[in-house]
Amino acid sequence: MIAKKNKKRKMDCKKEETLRRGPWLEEEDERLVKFVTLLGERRWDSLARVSGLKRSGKSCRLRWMNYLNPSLKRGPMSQEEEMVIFQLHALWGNKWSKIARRLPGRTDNEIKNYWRTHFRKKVEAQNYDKIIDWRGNTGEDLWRKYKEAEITWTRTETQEHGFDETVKTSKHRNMESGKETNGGICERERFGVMSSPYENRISDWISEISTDQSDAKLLEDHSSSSSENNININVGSWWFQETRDFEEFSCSLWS
DNA sequence: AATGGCCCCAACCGCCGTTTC
DNA sequence: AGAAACGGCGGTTGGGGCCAT
Repeated sequence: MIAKKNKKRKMDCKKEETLRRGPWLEEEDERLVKFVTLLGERRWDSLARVSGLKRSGKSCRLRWMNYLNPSLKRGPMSQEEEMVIFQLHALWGNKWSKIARRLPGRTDNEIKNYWRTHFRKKVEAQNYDKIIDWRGNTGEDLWRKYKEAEITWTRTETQEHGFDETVKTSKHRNMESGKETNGGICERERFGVMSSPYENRISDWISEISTDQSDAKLLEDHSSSSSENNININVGSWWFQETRDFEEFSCSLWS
């Protein structure tokens, strides 16, 4: 068993020798966007191979999920978002991906970094009075509200969905991640965030691909296979269900 | 102008659960 | 059924930028 593991590790090392690491170049980004648009957000290892990028599938996935995905919201956190992070962290701890699901357009990595740089020290120092929300509540006020929120939130989770977050299957999780992508657009409008130059560039790349005759066939093949499972309908209903819950939750905290 | 310290964040790592073959 | 591949997660690292001295 151990020998097998070592063998695998050796093979991985050999593979990694030829792989690029470190910051991504613009050409790599462009290529990755092109291939994700063509092949979809899945099978990252084969996507990495087919694209000719000298990157691991994992690295490609990370770059897309955390940086290139056009549904990501750029720019500083709004005060509302900041408070949601603070509140949900109080509720759930370091469950970054879980928290990210409540903040469309934000990634777990972003939230994790944000927490570490903005909140951790203050919280560790019990310096709650330095945290003031958009209504002028101090940390003390918020701390009391978290406790109330904990009750509201867990009740909403179990009553509305009828299952515990911790026992969700991966199918549920996948549906949720699809929903995030869809929801990002709605939320972006809600928060009044405009497209950044970087987003514009990505849309340019995508539109270049869509108009390319040689790629049209590939897109056609892909869309016919993905339409089989009607994912858009499912994703939509899940998202709106979650939005209602989210707004109820926010109201209960900030009113 | 040089330098040291700190902050921020993109990227990586290791592990583990899930899916595919 | 079991092994391999894949994908997701939380923790960590390293480099670039900023600022004070």
